[in-house]
Amino acid sequence: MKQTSVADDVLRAALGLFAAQGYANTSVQQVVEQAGVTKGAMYHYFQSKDDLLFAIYDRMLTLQTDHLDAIVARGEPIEVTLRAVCVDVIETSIDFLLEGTVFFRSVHMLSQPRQQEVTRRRRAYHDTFAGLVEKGQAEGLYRTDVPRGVLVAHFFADVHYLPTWFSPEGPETKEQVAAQLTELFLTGIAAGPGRG
Amino acid sequence: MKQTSVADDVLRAALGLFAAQGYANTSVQQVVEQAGVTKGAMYHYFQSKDDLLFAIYDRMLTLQTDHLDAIVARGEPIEVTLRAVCVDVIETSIDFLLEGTVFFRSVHMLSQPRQQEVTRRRRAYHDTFAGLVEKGQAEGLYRTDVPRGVLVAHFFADVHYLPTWFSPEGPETKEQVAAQLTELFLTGIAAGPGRG
Amino acid sequence: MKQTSVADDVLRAALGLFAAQGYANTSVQQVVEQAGVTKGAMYHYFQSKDDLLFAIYDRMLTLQTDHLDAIVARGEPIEVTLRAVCVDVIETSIDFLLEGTVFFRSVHMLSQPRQQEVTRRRRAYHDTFAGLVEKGQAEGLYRTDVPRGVLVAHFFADVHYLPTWFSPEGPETKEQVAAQLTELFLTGIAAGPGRG
Amino acid sequence: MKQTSVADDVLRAALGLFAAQGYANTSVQQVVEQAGVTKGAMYHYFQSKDDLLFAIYDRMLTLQTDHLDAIVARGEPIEVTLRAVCVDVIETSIDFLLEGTVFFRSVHMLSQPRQQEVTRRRRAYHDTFAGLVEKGQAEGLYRTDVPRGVLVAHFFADVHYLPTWFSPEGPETKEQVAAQLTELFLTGIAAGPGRG
DNA sequence: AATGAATGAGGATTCATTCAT
DNA sequence: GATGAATGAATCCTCATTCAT
Repeated sequence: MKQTSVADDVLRAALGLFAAQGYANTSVQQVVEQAGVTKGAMYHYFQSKDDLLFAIYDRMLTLQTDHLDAIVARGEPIEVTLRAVCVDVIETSIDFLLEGTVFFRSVHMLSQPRQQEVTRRRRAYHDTFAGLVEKGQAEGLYRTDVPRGVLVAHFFADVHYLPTWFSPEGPETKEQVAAQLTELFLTGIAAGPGRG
Repeated sequence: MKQTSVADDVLRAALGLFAAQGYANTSVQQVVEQAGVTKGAMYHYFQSKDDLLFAIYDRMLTLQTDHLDAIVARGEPIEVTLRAVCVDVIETSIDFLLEGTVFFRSVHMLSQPRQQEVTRRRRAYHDTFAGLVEKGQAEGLYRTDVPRGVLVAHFFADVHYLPTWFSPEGPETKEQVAAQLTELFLTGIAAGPGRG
Repeated sequence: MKQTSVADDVLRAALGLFAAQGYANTSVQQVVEQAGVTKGAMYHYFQSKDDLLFAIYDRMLTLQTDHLDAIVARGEPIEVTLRAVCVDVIETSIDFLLEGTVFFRSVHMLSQPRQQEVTRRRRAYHDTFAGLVEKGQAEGLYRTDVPRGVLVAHFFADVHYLPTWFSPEGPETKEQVAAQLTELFLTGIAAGPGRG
Repeated sequence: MKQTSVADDVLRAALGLFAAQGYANTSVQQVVEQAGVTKGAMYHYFQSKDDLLFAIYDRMLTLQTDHLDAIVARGEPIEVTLRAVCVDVIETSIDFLLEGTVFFRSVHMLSQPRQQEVTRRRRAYHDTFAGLVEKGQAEGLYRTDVPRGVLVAHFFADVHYLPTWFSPEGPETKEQVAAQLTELFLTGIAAGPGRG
């Protein structure tokens, strides 16, 4: 009943190996062995090792962008929207913990055009997020004594860092961590006396 | 007693190349060419390519640990100490921006023993930092409704993320960013009504 | 009874690609894509890539041999026959310029048996031509102070070289070049004082 | 006492194999085995398989161009010069029979830049040759009723064709063939009644 | 007749490291 | 201390061909 077993198997194997030993340290041979397919079959579905890396990113980026659009489309008040966005990125980043591990280590190994494509899509996400913060500042919700770029970086830092420390076997659940980090971030950026 | 030894030239070249194109994408040949030395000369000072990577980390880790010890040794009140520590790690991380770029991307490429050595030293830093937070919580300075591990991760996330976004050519200076991120972090973790 | 069969499309595509980039540099995949058919369809009509090459030669060799036989069969005087033969090979070689390009570069890529088959047929043509020269020499038309093999080679050299330099877009027409090269050749081999 | 045994051995092996089985049908593995060196050693002296091909051409083109310049520099009468040039190209082409075999079959396998370099140098030779013919025509030595391009092609055809038919074991010596082909060519292009 | 996924052997190239000089 | 030629294992990728459908 599987649609395309080969491509899926290869991608799953690649994800596991790239996360465990790094992209550069993983040979195509290892990937196909782990996936139980032949090299030829793999190259029937993917044009290069590079493609595997990109496909891994693609799934994650697409899903997160879709979520972001959906949340913004609900048209709720800024503070509700921003909180929902924060919680969602953190939760999906935990869902894609392996992808994240691979992502942040190995984007620079992508071919130049692909790297630009990835950067473009990440920037789009980033800009939408920054737009929400800007609107919130205009409404007096968030502080303006710190440059917006720093506020935004302060949030994505948490997302970026997740694969480094979070473990599903750890004491906190995905939902708890999402709520906690979001709380820390929003408290930090809240407007208040002497914060513009 | 030479100002510019072969080893220094090689390390500088390696740092630049590793940061620009990645450790795995940089050949020893490229490093020695950039450094203006021969392969034989390099292998006289370094046992392996691995050694170059480790040496890069080593300088940064040693310096940051020394700073941490010095600040703690001053024996100032917790809130003063923690703030100083935060500012210092951020500032030195900016001083070592290239090192950081290489570090976070390529630790996993080190040989197993070396990786453990690096992890051990980073954990030591991390534990000292967590100890400061714990003391502050005991004094009622920092919130306790969020697990300490999450508070600490929330800070190191900022440090970790710096090489990704900060640019010396950007609008903010190193000192400003250090102050701003520290402020966001400390505001986020501050104790308050309903925060334990 | 179809005008444009799969086989024809494939051969046309193969001819163009082989001429443009070489036989070895052209993949079967490229051929079928260019022809607008699938690999399976191609392998239904041709047993191997080798077959494509041979089919290209085959058309040209068959046609030239048929022409030769027809001209000889007319039973005209030697000098008329030889001139007609020369003009015809040159003209048909220009008609089959792409075939010639491929031919002279890639015969050695054919399977051994096929290579022999091609050689056999070329030699047959060559021998008939040499026979005409021999008869002409017996009649005192052509010089005998140069070995007959050299005289014959001197002619086929011109034919062989056509794909290298002749262009339909060039200043001379096919008919002109055929007449001119024939003239140069026949003048060169003509009997005369001190030429046996 | 050998200067660089490795490079020479490799080149010699490559020449033999390329001539016998074709460039595309010869693997780098075969070349190094035949040369008795390791693959790594070969790649220390040549950047690519392509390089081997180019080096083979290079030797031949350089030598022939040098000869041409030397002969022209003697400043003898046109008819003496042209005859000497013809004889020389034919003789050196026989000396480099294997190189020629490889050359004419495989130029199109070179990388684009290298192909242009080869073409440039061949054209230079060709142009000098055409210049000699032009001068001879001006002096009334050579016919003008046939376009100069065709006259020149008629000569290079012979050179081009040599590797296809000439054999050192054949009945004629290099010197004989050179004299005979030159004679056929010069007779063919000589001025005369009704030839402009 | 036709499809196109899958095979599997082979190919060119890279590169960290060694070692005789 | 320093050289750079040589090693040899590993890597990514290509491709003609087959075969179940």
